[in-house]
Amino acid sequence: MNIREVAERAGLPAKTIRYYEEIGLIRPLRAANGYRAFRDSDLHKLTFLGRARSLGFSIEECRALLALYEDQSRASADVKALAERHLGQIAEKIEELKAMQATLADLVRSCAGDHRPDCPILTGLASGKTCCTDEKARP
Amino acid sequence: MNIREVAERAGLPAKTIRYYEEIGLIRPLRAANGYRAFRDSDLHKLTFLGRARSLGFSIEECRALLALYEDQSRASADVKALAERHLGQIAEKIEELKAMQATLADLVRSCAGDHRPDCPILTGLASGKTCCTDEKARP
DNA sequence: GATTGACCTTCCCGTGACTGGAATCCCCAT
DNA sequence: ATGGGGATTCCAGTCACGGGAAGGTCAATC
Repeated sequence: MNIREVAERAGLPAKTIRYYEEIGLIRPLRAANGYRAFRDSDLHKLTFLGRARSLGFSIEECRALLALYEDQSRASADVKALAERHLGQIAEKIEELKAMQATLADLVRSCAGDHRPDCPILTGLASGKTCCTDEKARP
Repeated sequence: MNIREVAERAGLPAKTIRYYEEIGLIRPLRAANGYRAFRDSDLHKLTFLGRARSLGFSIEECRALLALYEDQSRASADVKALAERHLGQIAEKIEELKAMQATLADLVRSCAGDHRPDCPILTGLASGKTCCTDEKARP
């Protein structure tokens, strides 16, 4: 398969596939003319990667997942642990966003939104208290 | 005020403040020795920026907010519109994350998480359907 | 006056995960 | 041979900074 075909089948841009090769996530063969020659296994990996990415796993997490995927003697506990950690990160992000949402919604509610210049959103940003939770979790 | 003092008072890293000057968000004066000389107005703007950023506004949105903040003849409707658009983006992100969370939680629930290699998470990623909503909203 | 040491300055590189574009090469059909 | 649609590489840019080097400045101490 050439790159265009895999791209369509895996639902990823060709650019992304080249990038994944560059960082060592896949290793397609090469034809005599220099074109990448993808096997079914490459397509499977790319599809896997696309799904993992769409669930928000980082590239490095994807690399780990892919290693587990390929390791016939893995323990499912390892996969589950990785997934649970990621679930935790998702939950954290949701909480952060909800806190922003709450603060901002308050400000918006209190703003008349007319032709006059008085605006509680601006004064709130200028002198209000700092949002909510810590913007970025302290390590 | 020197940069360290403003940094502490505004709650921003000095690096960030230099960056904000570089991209034209603030224009502090300069002392004879080349040091930045911050006025109270600079501090106010930086504080404003820090809060807006912590609510998730992008730099360009912050630039727009700052312009409104400084424009005595603004209409509060303009500010409100900007804030509401941002609220919409926050809500979208939350929905995306919740969809990921739901899908991934399902997978995690179905995984035994023991020493055996069988793992519904991996098979789900390899052959499952594509997550949920579109990962990235089409523009 | 010399030497600390804590500031400040600029400059350049790196991050994550790509995306866009230029220049070049290859294959196939007319 | 010419054209068009592939493919390849490499370089630069994105966003919002952070790290660190190399060097100038300030205040205080010896």
